[in-house]
Amino acid sequence: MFHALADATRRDILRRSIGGELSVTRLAASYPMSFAAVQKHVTVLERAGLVTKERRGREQLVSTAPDAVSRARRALDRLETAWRERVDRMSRLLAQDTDPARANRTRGRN
Amino acid sequence: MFHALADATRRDILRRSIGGELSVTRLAASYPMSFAAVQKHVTVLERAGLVTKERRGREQLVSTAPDAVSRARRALDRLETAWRERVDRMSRLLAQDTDPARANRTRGRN
DNA sequence: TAGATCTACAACCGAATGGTTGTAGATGAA
DNA sequence: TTCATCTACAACCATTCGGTTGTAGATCTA
Repeated sequence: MFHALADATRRDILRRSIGGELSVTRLAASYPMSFAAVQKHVTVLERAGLVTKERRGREQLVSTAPDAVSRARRALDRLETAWRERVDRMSRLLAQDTDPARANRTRGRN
Repeated sequence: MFHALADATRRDILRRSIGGELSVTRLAASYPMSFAAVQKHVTVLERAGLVTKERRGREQLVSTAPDAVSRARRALDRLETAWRERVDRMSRLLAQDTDPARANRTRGRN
């Protein structure tokens, strides 16, 4: 899923498919590559759950799935929160530690 | 940068390097792969700005850079927000528009 | 100094990626 | 029906990825 987000073209497809009004062909027209290439990108996004396709006649409309996007965002959220907590805990430890020798040994980075 | 996040081992390295206390060798001991492989992962994370290395004697301590993580999170944030705004705008349009034929004609946007 | 440890990096390999072209099936329109 | 359009997918190619082993430089320790 992060892999699906790792390509600039795919991220752009995600942005442009927010409304869910564009067919694969119409999307493909926006990029300097073949229809088949864009089709592959859409498939990758679809398998990552970032996008859904809906048939309308002979065309297939692409729309981004917000749930998956927010799931990825929350994953990074957790990572950031964990980091913040860890730093807070270390700062607290350093604050209540007044021995310079030990403080020096533990100083590491901030 | 999303590419750096796209590998499970690298995401785990990010988590375990939050404290900035682990050397590359110590990190490598946690994974079922060679030291060189882990070293490569750390390099990828470093070039993506997700991690920094700091020499201490002969070892190199790895610590995650929170700024980059939060930047990635905010990127997804923007995507999600854009989606929500788009949906809101569409709902409002549909709500104030009661003529089904016109609604159909206006849907296409382009 | 000698030896152990930590790191850096090159060379290689198989598999996956991102792109291409070509072919074929559905669907809509004349 | 016939033709154009949209989609799906296979086959292929060059490059990148994730892993390996091997070699060599730095730094600590006995």
